[in-house]
Amino acid sequence: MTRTKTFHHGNLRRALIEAALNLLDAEGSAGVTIRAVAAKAGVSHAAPANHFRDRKALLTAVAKAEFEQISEHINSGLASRTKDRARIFLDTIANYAFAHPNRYDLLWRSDLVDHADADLAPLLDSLYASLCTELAREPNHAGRDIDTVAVALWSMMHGYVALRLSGMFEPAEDRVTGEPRYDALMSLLLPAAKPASSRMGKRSARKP
Amino acid sequence: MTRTKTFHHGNLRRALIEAALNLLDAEGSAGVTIRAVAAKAGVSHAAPANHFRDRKALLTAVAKAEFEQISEHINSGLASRTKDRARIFLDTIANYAFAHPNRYDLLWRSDLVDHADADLAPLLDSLYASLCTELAREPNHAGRDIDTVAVALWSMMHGYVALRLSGMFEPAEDRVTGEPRYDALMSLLLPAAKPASSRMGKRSARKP
DNA sequence: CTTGAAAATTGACACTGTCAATATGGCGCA
DNA sequence: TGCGCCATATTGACAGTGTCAATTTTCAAG
Repeated sequence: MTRTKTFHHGNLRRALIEAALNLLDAEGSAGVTIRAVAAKAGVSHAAPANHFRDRKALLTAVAKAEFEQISEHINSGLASRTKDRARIFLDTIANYAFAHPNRYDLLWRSDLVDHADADLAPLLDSLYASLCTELAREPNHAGRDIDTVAVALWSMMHGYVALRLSGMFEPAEDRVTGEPRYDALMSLLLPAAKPASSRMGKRSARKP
Repeated sequence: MTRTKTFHHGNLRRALIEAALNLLDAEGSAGVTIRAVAAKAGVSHAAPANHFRDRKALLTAVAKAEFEQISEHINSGLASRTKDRARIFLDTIANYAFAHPNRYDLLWRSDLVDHADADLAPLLDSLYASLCTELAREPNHAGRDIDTVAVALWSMMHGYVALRLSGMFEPAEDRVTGEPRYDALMSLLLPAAKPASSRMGKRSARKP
């Protein structure tokens, strides 16, 4: 507590992040103005400047908090499960995206979030490494680069979610299997990642 | 010409779209302000209001022009080719994205572009239908829904491009095959789309 | 207590999108 | 030819934005 807690407002930083998150859910990222956030936290319009260099820094902090939340969801979902762990990893993110579209949209808005931020970047690296770890544990990845499989899975999940949220692709299901489209996509790609026998690799696609 | 051409400026509408495109390339979508576009076109700050209801309408027109451009690139790339036509379709969009990142970013920014616009939506439908047509022409899609394959391919392409442009995933290549990551992703998914024998379907995933 | 620095406020600035009121120009019609 | 009309463009204004400088408030260490 040498730095946080106590003082005029009593940890305004966290209050600002929470206010920003509420505005984000209610009005989208465009509604998260510094002045609106400050008002919601009950301080003057210039108060946030003491805790965040500019609007991008504030939104980057929000994104960091959300990526941490996602990580926790993944870890708790993964606990005690031993099968299809990579699939659970991806499903957790996709479910989060459809449950909180405004938040997910912010996470990848590179004009609003600094993905190279010293606090945020390690979280992204860690998430990616986590997916690779799960993939490496699974059996048959015959002659497949783990990174390639990880990037393929994450790309397809993100692409489908992003295009859905943009209005492309209506919610639909596979006409032959009848399962939700998202599941059909995973059923299509996951078997391709492990064709026959076994042999594995390490990871290093992100920031190599 | 009953409406366009002639008058004070001589088709200001097109000039504004071109000015917006220049600003988009140079400064990103945030730099495309109505006032900057107007200045670049040599008119006053309120002149664009006669041609576009608001900023979103202007940017939607820019997006429409770009989707038309992409369509042309696809059609000219497809002309006279008979093999891997779906692959060419996807590659054309991916190449466009990496060549013009600011433009590609705009295309899917649903806060800046109205994807349900009466002029734009048919273009998106047409593009999607075009991919489905190419897939339907290809041989073995054993027991696979064409829509599911189309959505899978487009999702993976878009997801990879979007995440690359956001800073996730550095450019890299498959460690076992040595090919560029994008090609490795396609090599992974394309064979999965056509496992063994044949049988086909129709299309209807977008706006069903 | 005093004092000094962190935190918060106030006020200002340039910039944005958009609206209302006004001016301008070209075309149809007499 | 000249008149008038309406689409087009301009000017001016407004509220709202992020950010900066100057000032005041508050806490805690000395």
